[in-house]
Amino acid sequence: MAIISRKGSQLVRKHREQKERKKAQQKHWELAGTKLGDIMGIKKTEDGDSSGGKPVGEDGKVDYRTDQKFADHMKDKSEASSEFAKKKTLLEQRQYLPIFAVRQQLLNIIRDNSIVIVVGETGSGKTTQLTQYLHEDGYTSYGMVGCTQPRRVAAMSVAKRVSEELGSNLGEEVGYAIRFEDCTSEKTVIKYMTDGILLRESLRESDLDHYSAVIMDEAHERSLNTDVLFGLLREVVSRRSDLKLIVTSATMDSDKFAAFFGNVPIFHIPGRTFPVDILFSKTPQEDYVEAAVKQALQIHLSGMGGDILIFMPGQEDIEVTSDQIVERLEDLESAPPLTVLPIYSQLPSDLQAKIFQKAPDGVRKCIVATNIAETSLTVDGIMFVVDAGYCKLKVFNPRIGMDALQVYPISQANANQRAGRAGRTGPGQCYRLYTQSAFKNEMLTTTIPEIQRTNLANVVLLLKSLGVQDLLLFHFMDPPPEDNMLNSMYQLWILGALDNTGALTPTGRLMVEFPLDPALSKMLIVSCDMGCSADILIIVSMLSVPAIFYRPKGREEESDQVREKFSVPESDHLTYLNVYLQWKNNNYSSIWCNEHFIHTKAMRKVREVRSQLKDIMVQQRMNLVSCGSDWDIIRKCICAAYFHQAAKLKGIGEYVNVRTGMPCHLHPTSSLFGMGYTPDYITYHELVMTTKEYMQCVTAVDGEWLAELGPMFYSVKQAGKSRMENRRRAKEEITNMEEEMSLAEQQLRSRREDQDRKSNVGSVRAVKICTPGRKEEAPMTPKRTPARFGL
DNA sequence: GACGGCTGC
Repeated sequence: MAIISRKGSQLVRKHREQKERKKAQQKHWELAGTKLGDIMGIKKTEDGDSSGGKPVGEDGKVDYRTDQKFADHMKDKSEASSEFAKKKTLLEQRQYLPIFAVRQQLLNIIRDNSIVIVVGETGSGKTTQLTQYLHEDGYTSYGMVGCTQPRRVAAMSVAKRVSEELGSNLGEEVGYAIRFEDCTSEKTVIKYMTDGILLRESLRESDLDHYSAVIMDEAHERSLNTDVLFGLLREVVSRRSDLKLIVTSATMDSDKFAAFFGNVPIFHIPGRTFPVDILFSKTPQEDYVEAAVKQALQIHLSGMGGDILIFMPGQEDIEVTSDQIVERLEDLESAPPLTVLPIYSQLPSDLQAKIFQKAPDGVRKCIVATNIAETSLTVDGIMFVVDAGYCKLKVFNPRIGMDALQVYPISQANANQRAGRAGRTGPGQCYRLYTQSAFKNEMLTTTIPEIQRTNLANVVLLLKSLGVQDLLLFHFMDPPPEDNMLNSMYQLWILGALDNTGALTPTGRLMVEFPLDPALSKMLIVSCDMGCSADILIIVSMLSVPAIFYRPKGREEESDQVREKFSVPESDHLTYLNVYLQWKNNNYSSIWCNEHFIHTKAMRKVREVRSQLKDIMVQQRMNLVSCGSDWDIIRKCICAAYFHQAAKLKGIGEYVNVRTGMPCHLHPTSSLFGMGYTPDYITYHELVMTTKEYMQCVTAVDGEWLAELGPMFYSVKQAGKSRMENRRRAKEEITNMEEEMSLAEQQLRSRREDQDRKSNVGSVRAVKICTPGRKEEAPMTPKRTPARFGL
C-alpha cells in the first residue's frame, strides 16, 4: 500500500469467457468473517447478555452503553423502515429512532456534566433529535441551542427537517446559518450552522453568550474549523458553567475526545444500519483500476440485484474505470444493461445530478466516485461497494511553502465509512481491493487531521485576533507541527499583520475581517491605496473558488483553444479578471459559460464571494475604485501582496524560486506557458507539487517592484553578484541535503512505526511526500528578523 | 506539455 504514482492503467484488453472470469474471481475473494457492525462497535451477543445498559466505571470515567437488545431488535425491524416512514406520523417516526429509547438517560447525563461525548452511530437520529431534546428540557429558555455541521447542505437540510418535526416554519424557531445565507430570526431557538460560522461568531462574542448549549456534530471528521473550535470551546465552558457542550464522535476516537475535554463521560447511542459483508482481496492488487473493473463486472454478471459504488482517488482514474467497464461490457454478448455514472466535485452539476435519478427498471447503476460519496453525497440503493483503498491528500510543507497533492492509502476509518455506504437500505457487500493484512497493519486507524497538514496562516491570524498570546501553548487536540505555526507567523509578519513582538497590527486586524487567505486580504487592502480595489476584488474572488475552466474528456484541445482567447500574456490573474468582465458583459449568462468551457457553478460562487467581500469593504470604509485599463497597476498590487512568492528566469522557460533557489515550473495551463514571452521575474499564487513543482496562477512583475515592496527580502543594490552567490549556495544545499520530510510526514511515519511495533510487523512502506527541500534560512537573509513572536 | 481529492468563512 505504498504511495504510488500511476500514469494511467495498462489494462489488459482481452476478455475471457464469462464463466472463467467468475470462477477466477470467486477464488480471489475470501470472506473476512467480519461484519461491519463489529468494526463499528456494534457487537451482537449470542446469549442475549448485554454488556451495556449500565454505567461501567473505569478510572472514574463513566461509560454509558445503551441496551444492546434494543439495538438488535431495532435492526431486525428496520427492514421495513422505508415503508414505515411513509405511513407513520412525524411524531411516531421520532419515537421509532434508536435515540428515543435513551432520551432520559441522555438528558440526565447532560444535566450532570458540562461536556459530554456522544457516540451516535449512523441512523441513530442524533443530528435531528438532540437539539429537540434539549429544547424540550428547557435549555432554550435562556439561550439558543446551536448545532454545527461540517457541510452547508447538511446544516440546511437538517434544519428543514427539524422545523417540520416541530411544526414551525424554517427560519422561525428552527433556523440555519451558512456562509451566504442567514436563515434565522429573533424567534430562533434551535440553530444549525457550519462550524466556520460558529468560529466567526466566536470572534465577535468570545463567550458565545447567545447559546445555552452547543452541539458539535460529526466532530470525528476533524475539519480545520472543528479543531480550532475544540480548543476555544473547552475554554469557554470553563468560564461559563451554564453552557453545555456536546461533541459527537465515532467509536474509535471517543476515548481520545473524552480525555481531551477532561475525562468527560461518553454516551453510546446505537445506530440502525444493515449488516455489510466485508471481503478482502487475498493478494495485493497491482493495478487497482484493473481490479475494480473486474470486480464491478463480476458483481454485475453474478445476477445479484442492487447498485454498485466504486471508490477511486481521482478524476482520471474515474474516467478510465468508467470507460473500461462500458467497453468490456460491450464485448460481452447478452450482458444485462448497466448505467455507468462518474461523479466528482468538479463535474458540472447537471451531470452530477444523474446519479440520483432512478435507472429504468431492470437497469443497474454503477457509480464511480471520489470520496465525495464517502460523506458529502448519499445515494440510496447501493448494495455493493468496491473500494480501491486510496485517496488524494494535500499535504503542506511549511519549509518550502509548497503543497503536495498525492495519492495515499486511506485510513481504517475511511474504509469503514465507505463500507457503510452499502448498508443504508439493505444488507450489502463491500469488496476491498487490498488484503486484510494491509488493512490491519498498513493503514492508519484515522486520517491525520487537517490542522496537521495544512497552511495555518489563517488559523494563526484568527487566534491572534482572539487574543491568544502564545500560540504554541494553545490547547489543540492534535497540535500542528511547530515549524508550521512559526512559518505562518513569519508569513504574517512579512505581510505586516503582526509586528515584531508578534502582536496584531491594525492591518492584521483589518485582515481578520475577511474570510480569505491572509495574502489575499492583504492584496485587497493594498489595492485601496493603489486605486485598483474594484479590479482586485474580482481577482481575489476568482482565486477563492475552485477551478474556473472546464476541460471535458475528449474535447481537451477544443477547450484549450477557447481558453486561450481569454489569455492575457503577462498574467494569469489578469486573465481571470478578463474572464469575469466578459461574463459580466454577457449578463452573467450560463449559456455563455457553457460555450466557453467555464464552470457556471464556480462563476456564480465568484459573484457571491465578490458581493460578500464588497459588503465587508463598505462596512470597513474601504474605497472601491477601478484603475480602468491600466493593468500595470494591478500587477504591481499583486506584487505588493505576493512578493514573498517570487521566481526569477533561469533558462528558457525555466524559473527558480528567488528565496529558496528551488527550481519551479510554469503550469501548462498558465497564460505565460510556451508563449515565447518569458519575463525575468514573476510572482505566483500557489506552489503545488504534482508531477513537478508547479507555480499556479502567475503574474509578471518588475525586479524593482520586488525590491520596493519586499524590502525585507530584496534590495536593488544586492542584485547581481550576491544573488548569484546565494543561488549557488542554494543549489549546493539542495544537492547535498538528504530528503526532507515535512512534520506531518514525520508524524505519519512515527505513527506507522508505533503500529508496526504493536503488530510486530516490519516497516511496510516508505512515505515520500515532497521533492528535496532545503532549510528555512533563505539565501536572501531578512534584513531584520522579528523578535520571537510573543512566545 | 500536464491534470486537481474534499470541505469552509
